Amino acid sequence: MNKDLICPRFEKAMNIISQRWTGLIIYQLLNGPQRFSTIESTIGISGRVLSERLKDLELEGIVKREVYPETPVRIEYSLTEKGISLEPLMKDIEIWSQTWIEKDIH
Amino acid sequence: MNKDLICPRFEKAMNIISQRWTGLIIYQLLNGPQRFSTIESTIGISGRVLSERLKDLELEGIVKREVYPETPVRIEYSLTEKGISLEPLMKDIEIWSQTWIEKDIH
DNA sequence: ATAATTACTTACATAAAGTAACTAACTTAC
DNA sequence: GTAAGTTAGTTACTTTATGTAAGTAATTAT
Repeated sequence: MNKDLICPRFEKAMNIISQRWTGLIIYQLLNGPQRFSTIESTIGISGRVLSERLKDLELEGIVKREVYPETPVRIEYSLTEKGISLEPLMKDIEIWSQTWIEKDIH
Repeated sequence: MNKDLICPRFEKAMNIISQRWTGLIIYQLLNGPQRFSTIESTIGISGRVLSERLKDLELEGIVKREVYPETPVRIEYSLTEKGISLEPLMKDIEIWSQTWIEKDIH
C-alpha cells in the first residue's frame, strides 16, 4: 500500500552517513590526514568503535590508511576522492546547525 | 593535544541527523504529511522505534503531530519549518548517492 | 630492566534496536 | 450482541551495537 518506495542508493548513502560517529569522523578528516589517537580524542569516540568505523569506511572507499614506519609507528587516515566529495554535505549540516541549533546546547 | 575542537552546534545537528532512522523519516516526510503505518511500512522501521523517533523529533521541533478523530483515528505526522529546512541537505545526500553509490547494491 | 609511545584488540557491561504479541477505542459484519 | 477489523501505539523479551577498561606488539629512551 506504500506508493513511494525509497531509492536504494539513497538508503545506502543514508545508512553510511547516519551510522553513529561516521559523520563526525569524515568531518574531522576534512581538516586533513590524521592519526588514530587524534581522531579518538577530538571527537570523543572509543578506540574500539573508531577502529571498527575506520575499517568500514576504508571498505566503502571513503577513507585511506597509510603507514609510516617511524618510531613509534605513525598511521595516517585521510579521505579519498569519494570521502572529499562529502564536503558539501558536511557544510550543509554546519550551516543548518548555525541557523537551527541553539548556542547553549551542550 | 587536540587543536581543533568540534563545534557543539555542528555536533548536536549531526547527532540528530545521524541517529538511526531519523534521516529516512525526515526524507519520507518531505513527500508530505503521513500516518504512522505508512512511514512504518515504507521505510521498514519497527513500530517500537518509530514511535520513539517521532517523539524525539517532535521534541526537537522537526516533526508535528496532528490528530483527526475519524474512525479509525487518523494521526498525521508532518515536517515543521525546521524540518523542511533540512530538505537541501536531503537532496545533497540524494545527489551524492547517485554519483557514488553503485546501482546494484541492495 | 623498566617505562613510554602508538595503534590497536579483547573481554565484559550497558544501551539501543528488532520481534512479536498485546491494548484501546471505535466500527462493521454476522 | 458478539466477533472481527482498523489504527496507533505499548510491553516484554531477544539480539545487536556501543562503551569501558585492561591487555598486546613493536620499538625506543632511561
